[in-house]
Amino acid sequence: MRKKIRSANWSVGEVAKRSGVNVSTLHFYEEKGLIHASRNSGNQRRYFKDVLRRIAVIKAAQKVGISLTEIKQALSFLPTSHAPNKSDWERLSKQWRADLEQRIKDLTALKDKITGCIGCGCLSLKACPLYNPNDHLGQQQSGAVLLNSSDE
Amino acid sequence: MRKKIRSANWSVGEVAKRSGVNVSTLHFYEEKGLIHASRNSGNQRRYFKDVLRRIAVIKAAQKVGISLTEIKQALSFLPTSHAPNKSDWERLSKQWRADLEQRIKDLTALKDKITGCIGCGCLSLKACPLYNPNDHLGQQQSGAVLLNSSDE
DNA sequence: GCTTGACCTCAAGTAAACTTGAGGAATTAT
DNA sequence: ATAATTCCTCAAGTTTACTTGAGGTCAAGC
Repeated sequence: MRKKIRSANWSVGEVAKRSGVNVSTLHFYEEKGLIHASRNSGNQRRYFKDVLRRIAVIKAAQKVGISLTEIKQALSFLPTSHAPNKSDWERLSKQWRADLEQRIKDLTALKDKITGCIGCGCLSLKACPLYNPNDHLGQQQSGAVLLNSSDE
Repeated sequence: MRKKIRSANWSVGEVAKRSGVNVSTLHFYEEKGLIHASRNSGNQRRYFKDVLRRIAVIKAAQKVGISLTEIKQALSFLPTSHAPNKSDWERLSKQWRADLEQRIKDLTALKDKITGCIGCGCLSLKACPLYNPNDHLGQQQSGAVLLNSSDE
């Protein structure tokens, strides 16, 4: 049983074309440790095809507001030495699902609050759901109590 | 029927404390046209209490990845001359709901895809849902065809 | 009435996520 | 073999969303 040799023959330009991101972005992602490439004899990058999947994950995650740092963290569960297999993806998946579910909850809450504001007319500050500081959305990075309107 | 005079007597520091954002951020938001303040005789900012709601909306929206530019656009539906009333909120709400729903769909799709990758084991590139370029997630700002893996 | 703290403006700095450009080497096309 | 591409590195510029700081004013307490 001979081992299948991974073909690593895509240039940056090729990957850029296939993935839709700029060459400069590929350089940047590599510098940041998000993707990897080997080099040919002339020091030019050569990519394995799995780089496309990594880029897809990066772009999909970014679109929903996940930072490159977080994405890198998640991608670190995937090996660089071999193409990701089932359990690799399972690890990544597990890590992200909870986070994604939370983000979905946040968004849904915001939508519901905004929808709710139609009903309340936002004429009463105290009744406005956007004013409720006791939910997840109200707790920003600052950890501050948003919208204390007790002396209205 | 005498008109109720709006009290505008909160200082930046007061608003900062109540909203949990820095004074510098309030200045910044004002400069960007996201919030407004009147001035007292000594040129110091004085806020109406509705500024807290605007800040709440800003922060909630940011949390889910909406840019200040988009937020400003949405907030522009609210008047600055009077406290937002039912129909003001209704306009804002309508504008945002569709967008929020789309974002929720995107997130859910990403979650499902990632979850799906467990099932497919991502051993087959063509079967991997992350590779499907024909969905919303696959179409990035670039509009490029992500992940053309036809020559795998 | 004077000091202390809050406020003012304006300029510059910061971090994230890239892009642009200069100067030069490798690859591909003819 | 040579020209046209593509690629390389490294430095600097860009945008978004703020923060920090300098130099000076305003207001509140004693």
